[in-house]
Amino acid sequence: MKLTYNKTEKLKSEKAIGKLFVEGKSISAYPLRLVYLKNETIGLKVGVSVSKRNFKKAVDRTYIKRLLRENYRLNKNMLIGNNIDDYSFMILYIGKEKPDFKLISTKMKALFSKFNVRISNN
RNA sequence: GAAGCAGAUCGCCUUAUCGCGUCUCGAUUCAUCGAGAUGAGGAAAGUCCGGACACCAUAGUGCAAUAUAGUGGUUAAUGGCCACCAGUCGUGAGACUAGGAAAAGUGCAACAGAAAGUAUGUACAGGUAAUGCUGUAGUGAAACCAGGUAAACUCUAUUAGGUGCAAUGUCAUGUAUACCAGCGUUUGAGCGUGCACGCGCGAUUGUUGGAGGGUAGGCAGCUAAAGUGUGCCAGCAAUGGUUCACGUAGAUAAAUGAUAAGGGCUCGAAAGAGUACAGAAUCCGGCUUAUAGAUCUGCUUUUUUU
RNA sequence: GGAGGCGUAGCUCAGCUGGAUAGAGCAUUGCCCUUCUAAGGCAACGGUCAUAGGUUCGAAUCCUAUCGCCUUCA
Repeated sequence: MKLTYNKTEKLKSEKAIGKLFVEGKSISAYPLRLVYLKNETIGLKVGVSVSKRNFKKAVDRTYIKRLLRENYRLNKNMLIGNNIDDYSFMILYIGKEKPDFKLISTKMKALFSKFNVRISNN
């Protein structure tokens, strides 16, 4: 499978996002937090977010969001096989320090393995 | 050589791998694939000014409110920019200045001081028929018949209808001016985006209360423009005219990236460290603020040498 | 993206319009009162008036710029 993350895979609908935060469950691997919800109607949708409260400059926020998107793209094959087409995801960066690529990479892998354990136990 | 003043320009590069947005072409299983092109700034920032553009209003008039303030020029326009005059600062190159009016009127001036304006009177000296009549001292930012303060009210001149792309149009969804009750009824309710007069519309309405449904999606607006660069001409200059060349992001939970290797540049003996400020959101012209470092041009002061 | 508002003591605010002593309540510290504590009384401590310029004899107050925080829009 190709490691892609294009426009159709982005979580955009305001309704779906609201539903995700109200009904969804979350797991975290500091400084990352994953909010997920089974939502079969819209298919696999993924969004990323960085708080404006922690990062005031637009440059820093876009930089972190790019890192999050890139690492989701590179590591998404870890999630294959768990029917991820049925889920909506939102990946949040909740730290307050500006991260580098390696930190996000290791934490993203930890986060996804946690998620796999959680799903297979249910 | 050192210190400094003014103006202008640049502000990391190359290769490989994996990706993202837009456009074009091709293929088709009709939402995917393939190929190609293209994709952040000098401030994109602050939102402090000015416009374009859009909608609302538009028979007018008056009042209020806003902003600017030497003179002339420039521009689509400005509170910007340019030139000149005046003042202040600097040895100088230069920098800064809300720089109209106090003989239109009103107000304000703590403490000190006799007295801070319907003026008054201390000490010394001079002078007189006599007297604050004259000078000096003392207080204070300002005091002998005048001033100061308009970034106090005000006056003068100029300026100005309001709201802003979350404008606005359109498609889809929606019973939506849903509906019910009361009140007002040409003797004028209410609305017309600061107020008043006036004028127009005017029950398919206005207002008060009750009851109650839905959206927060797509498309257009959306990027060729008061456009950028260069040479020549006019002008002290801002700027204008003209020739040639270029054809320059268009996203929307928001693309323009990540990793690896190598090379520049700066600091350092080396190891090594650093490589700024910062990310388009309708579009332009300015201003202001942030900014590691590098380059160029003109000029000033000083020192040395010739 | 647009529009609007607020920064004064550790906290909540007044003073700003209209310029001349920076104040109040709570909190903190000390003393009094009480057998002790609370309440009460007296006193003290605590401020670059968000930052930087300008106007003025004089600025928390007027003007300009900057920084931070908050509200709002179909």
